[in-house]
Amino acid sequence: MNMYADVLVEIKAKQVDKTFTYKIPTSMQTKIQVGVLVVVPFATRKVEGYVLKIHEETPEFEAKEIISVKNDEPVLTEELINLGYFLKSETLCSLSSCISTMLPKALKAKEGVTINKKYISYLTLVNSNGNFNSKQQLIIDLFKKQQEILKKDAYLISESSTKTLIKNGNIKEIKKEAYRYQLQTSKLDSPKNLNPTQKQAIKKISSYFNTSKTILLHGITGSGKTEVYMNLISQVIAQNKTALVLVPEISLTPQLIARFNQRFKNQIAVLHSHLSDGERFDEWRKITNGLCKIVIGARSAVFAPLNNIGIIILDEEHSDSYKQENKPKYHARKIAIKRSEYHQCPVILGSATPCLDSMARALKKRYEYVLMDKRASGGTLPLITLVDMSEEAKNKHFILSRELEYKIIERLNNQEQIVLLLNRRGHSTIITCANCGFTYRCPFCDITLTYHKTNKHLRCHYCGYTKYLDDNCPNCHEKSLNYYGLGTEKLEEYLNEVFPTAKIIRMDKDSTNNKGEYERIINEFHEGKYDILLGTQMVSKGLDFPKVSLVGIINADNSLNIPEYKSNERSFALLTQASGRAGRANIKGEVIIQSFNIMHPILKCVVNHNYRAYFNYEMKIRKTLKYPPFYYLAQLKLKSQDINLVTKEAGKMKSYLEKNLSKESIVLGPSYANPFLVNKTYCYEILIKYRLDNQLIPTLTELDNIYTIMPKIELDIDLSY
DNA sequence: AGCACGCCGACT
DNA sequence: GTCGGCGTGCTC
Repeated sequence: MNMYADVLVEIKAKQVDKTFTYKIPTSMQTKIQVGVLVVVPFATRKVEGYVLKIHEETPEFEAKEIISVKNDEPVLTEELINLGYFLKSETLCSLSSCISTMLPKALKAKEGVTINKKYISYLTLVNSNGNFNSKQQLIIDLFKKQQEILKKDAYLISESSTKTLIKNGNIKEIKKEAYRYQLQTSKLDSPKNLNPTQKQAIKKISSYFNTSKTILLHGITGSGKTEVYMNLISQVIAQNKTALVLVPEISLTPQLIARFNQRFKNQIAVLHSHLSDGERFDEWRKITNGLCKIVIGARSAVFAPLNNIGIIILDEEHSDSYKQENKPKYHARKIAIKRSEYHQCPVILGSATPCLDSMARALKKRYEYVLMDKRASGGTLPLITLVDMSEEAKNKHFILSRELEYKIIERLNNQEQIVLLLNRRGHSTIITCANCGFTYRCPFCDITLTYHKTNKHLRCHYCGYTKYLDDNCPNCHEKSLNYYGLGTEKLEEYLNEVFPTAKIIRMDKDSTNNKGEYERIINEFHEGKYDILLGTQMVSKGLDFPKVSLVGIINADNSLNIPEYKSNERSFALLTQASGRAGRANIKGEVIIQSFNIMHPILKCVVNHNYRAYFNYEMKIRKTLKYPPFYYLAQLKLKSQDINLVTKEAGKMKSYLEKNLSKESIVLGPSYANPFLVNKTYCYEILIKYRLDNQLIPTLTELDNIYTIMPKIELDIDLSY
């Protein structure tokens, strides 16, 4: 009987995004399984591909034979293959790009790079009889204590003696697979005492073990969610199952990893973007080899090749970082829920500020809802005060209000720490000539350049264009440039002027570019080497600094004024999370929020720690304006360097959509994307609001096909927008 | 995506 | 007459 394999060739093009059937040579029949990498003839060339199916049906075409097997062990499981098809249906991207985002570079087809397994050499004793010199005897004696010794250790005694012993057959060299990534080892951590709220949460969640229930764990900042996760994980491990823990990239700090590793020693595999290709390959293999039962990682770890998953946890489930911004544009939450159905295990969505979507589903009983509204340490939530900056501006207080300035001095005197949030990096965001009105703009994008004083550069935050700043206006050559707009660098400068004795550290994308810098800042602030930590939203993410008693939010309007439907949701989460940094241990915390719009309902909800009021307010708006969770959204972006072409096509695309979609669906636009011009490329945006529309996927697929063939234009479809 | 096939312009 | 431009179409 002839055996055939359906192979997905690794060519990232729509035209070949299907499987091709190859004959399996009898010599390879034992080697070829579903999920292995193979080399196949494809037209005139040789390409690599994944075996997705094995069968006996004789194909209509004359099938060619598989040339060779690249990897004996399958790189894909049956589950991951199905997940690939699911990803394709969710994102409309090619199956090969969906499969390849799930795999570490080392196991992807093609790509050109070969990443090898690392081996460590050991020696074993074969024959202890013979005449040995003193050094040889020392080496032989090593085997009295252990069966195997490191070759490295024997070499420390004598390299030549070791080689002689090997040559004479007294000892033998063996190579063992090694794993590059090493977790810091530290003392073991025992479970903390749980408060009644935590115990109750655990009891409720564990009643859903072995079901594919999604549970929203709504726990206020400092309510001790991590301890709940760890308790649940140990129960799952005790059942001989595995656990998948996802956290936002920024929260995946060595402290967090160490905390898990202390509790679950030698059972943790870590997956995140800062691993080298070799390390990632090794972590992947630790998982497939069954060495690690717990995977902790960022977004892409949702594809970790765990078997027999007993629990999936998404911490900070509202975080934007779970959404992949390049193709395939998937959301880790959706993938996690899909995997939970396969494994029949619960998914825990944890957050202090659940996303609107998740909360709405919880209220509709689609998700189970568990609330933890007590701080684990028994402390109270911080006192939040709003300060009207339009009043302050009249008194020439443009950056710090009198109240915040006073409170900072107070904390500095008490030797307590302060966190300041300003969600804008750089020094000044607008540089204008007072003489002729000239403003620095990016030559490739439709935005003003931001001044970075540290290296006297002007930078475009969209395309990365950089230019040295001349003190003279490039237009009228007068020395009359004004610097408007407040960024973290200017704030840092200002703080150093006002509080000359305070030790101040800035944390934003620019100050943490070097590897380990983010870590260093957090550690040193934690140790008390600084009094004030200022920075962008980086400072708001789940960090626990017991000595912080004051949080200042410099300009709350920055995030509220973004013209995007999620800006209220993002602002509430950001402000609540940032506020949660204040007063975590036994110090009472205080928060000052500075705003030009203190009557904003969202700010009121933040001040009152009232998630429900925020939720109800925002749901009303979403309902009226037909936004999620009442409608689904699809975002289409049409891009081209040719403005005439893209303008014409955007109009055509709109009428095509209106003609083909259900009459219930709403097509908005085309409008200028924000910004319209990035990197010399013009971009229009069309938004589709829909509920049930059978025509949506076929119509979008058709459009996608049209624009993949059309030159000089690109269509970008985002179904998880 | 690549690569071959194919059908028209300017060159040793 | 040949070299080579890149439009079209196929790959088990």
